[in-house]
Amino acid sequence: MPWRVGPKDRANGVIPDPYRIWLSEIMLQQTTVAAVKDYFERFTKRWPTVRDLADAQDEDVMAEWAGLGYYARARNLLKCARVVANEKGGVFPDTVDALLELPGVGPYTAGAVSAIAFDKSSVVVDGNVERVMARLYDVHTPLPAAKPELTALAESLTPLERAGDYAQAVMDLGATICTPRNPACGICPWRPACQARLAGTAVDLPKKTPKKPKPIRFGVVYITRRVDGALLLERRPDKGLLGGMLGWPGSEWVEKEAPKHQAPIRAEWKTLNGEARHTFTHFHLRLTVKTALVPMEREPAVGHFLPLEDFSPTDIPTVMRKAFNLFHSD
DNA sequence: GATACGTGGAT
DNA sequence: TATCCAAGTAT
Repeated sequence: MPWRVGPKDRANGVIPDPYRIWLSEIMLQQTTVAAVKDYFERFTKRWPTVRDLADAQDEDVMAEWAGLGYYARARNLLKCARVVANEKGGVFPDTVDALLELPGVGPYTAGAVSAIAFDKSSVVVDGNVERVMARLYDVHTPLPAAKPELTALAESLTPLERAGDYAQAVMDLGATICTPRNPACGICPWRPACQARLAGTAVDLPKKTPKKPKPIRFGVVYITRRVDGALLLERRPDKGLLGGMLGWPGSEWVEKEAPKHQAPIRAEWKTLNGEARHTFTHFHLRLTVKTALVPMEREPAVGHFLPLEDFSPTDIPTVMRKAFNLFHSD
């Protein structure tokens, strides 16, 4: 992992950069290492320091984050970078309490940054740690109710020295050996101490409260091509789904057929065959895509035309990219 | 405590 | 195809 400073690096005098640790931890929230890698490389190459990031344009950061999901993270990332740059002299705080004050930094990230970047003896509890603790101590309380109990257990094991290395080791254990399904108990270094292994309950832990089924929502988006190639895009409001991101104007997304709405611009609309399907955290979406070609002088009611050379499908959320693909392959 | 909030890969 | 799941946070 490009952000990791291992024991060997540390022995060679490498000191972790809190900016890089913080950035990686924000990206890793509910997101796999594989998905984060390229984004981390692009962000650190384009904005090498927290001051560089603080000086960035909002739309550039949102475009760079596009595709990674949970876009509130990107908005809070910028807020946080600006607080650190403008109010903290460009220096990240090193205590959990101070880190918790920063936008987008919760209990996990605060613990991770203080332990990994500053070698503080902080508790670090992510999904991996919860699973490892639940098994190690055979905790049957379902999540998320079990969180305080599991945090207390994690705290009891957190060492005074090298807590960052320890935290990463436990997370690595959870990611590679003590996995949700088919845990590799046979090669687990903690097998001798594992109470769930003893009880034969490891694979069933941690217990989780059942989740609700996802409803299906429907909507319409409009992809408008101007004769010079420009595309009609709209910046979504900061609050809510895909907040702050560019997208195609369209209807609201609701259960049962798309609601009444107005097209973003007067045109002869053609409905594309098929639909763009996408699943969000709490609902499935089926998007109908309508397209039209409009003359230069036609003014949109919503959104603005983006010149062809300024548009990249990688700058918009995946669901919008799916709609664009339907349009582009038409 | 419950809900909103993305995405892609694994099974 | 459908569900589960990943280094969570904000409200």
